[in-house]
Amino acid sequence: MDRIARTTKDLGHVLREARKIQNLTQADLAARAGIWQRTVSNIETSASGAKVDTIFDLLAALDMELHIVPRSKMTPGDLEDIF
Amino acid sequence: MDRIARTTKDLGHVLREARKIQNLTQADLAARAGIWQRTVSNIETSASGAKVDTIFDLLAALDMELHIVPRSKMTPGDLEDIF
DNA sequence: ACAGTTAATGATCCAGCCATCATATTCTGG
DNA sequence: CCAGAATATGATGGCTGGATCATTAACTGT
Repeated sequence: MDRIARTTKDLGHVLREARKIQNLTQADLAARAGIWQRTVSNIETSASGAKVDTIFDLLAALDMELHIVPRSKMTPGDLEDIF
Repeated sequence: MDRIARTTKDLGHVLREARKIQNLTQADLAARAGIWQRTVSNIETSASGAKVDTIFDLLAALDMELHIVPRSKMTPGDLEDIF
């Protein structure tokens, strides 16, 4: 699964996958994050350019965080593939 | 150096450090990213809640990307510390 | 201490996100 | 298929970020 984002479209996909892994509906996640299902949908489909604060609300609700790294650097996921 | 961000404040700090490591001024980075020095300053100091697209512009200019990972998962940086 | 570079910040305008109501559409299990 | 759940989407309005002009404050090396 791709956890890397370079665009809002990437980010939308990653967030959607993360939500599904945790078996949450958009409404569930929205409630946890204190935002609206409408907004979750917009962000997952990159229907509109979200605000950073909203993304952090979603990440916190998913118990995830951002790692800002140089491009093409090895990731934890790569290591799991190797070991 | 801390490359993890859970808040806009974290993100501002990470971006500022990344910029300094590459010896860029705010004006340099702004020019590369196609935005304004004013905006770079605002984001680094988290003076305002930035838009995600602006962040991606900055990350691209810094040749960096986002990894969205579960909290407290081991990072590439950790591995460098170990090996 | 000073000159020059870099960063912070004031003010205004416009575009567009999110909140908030809603309904329509798609998906899924049985 | 069909009912129910899940997701997408229409419309409006307030709020605020970024663009854009600018000046001031802070920092840096010498």
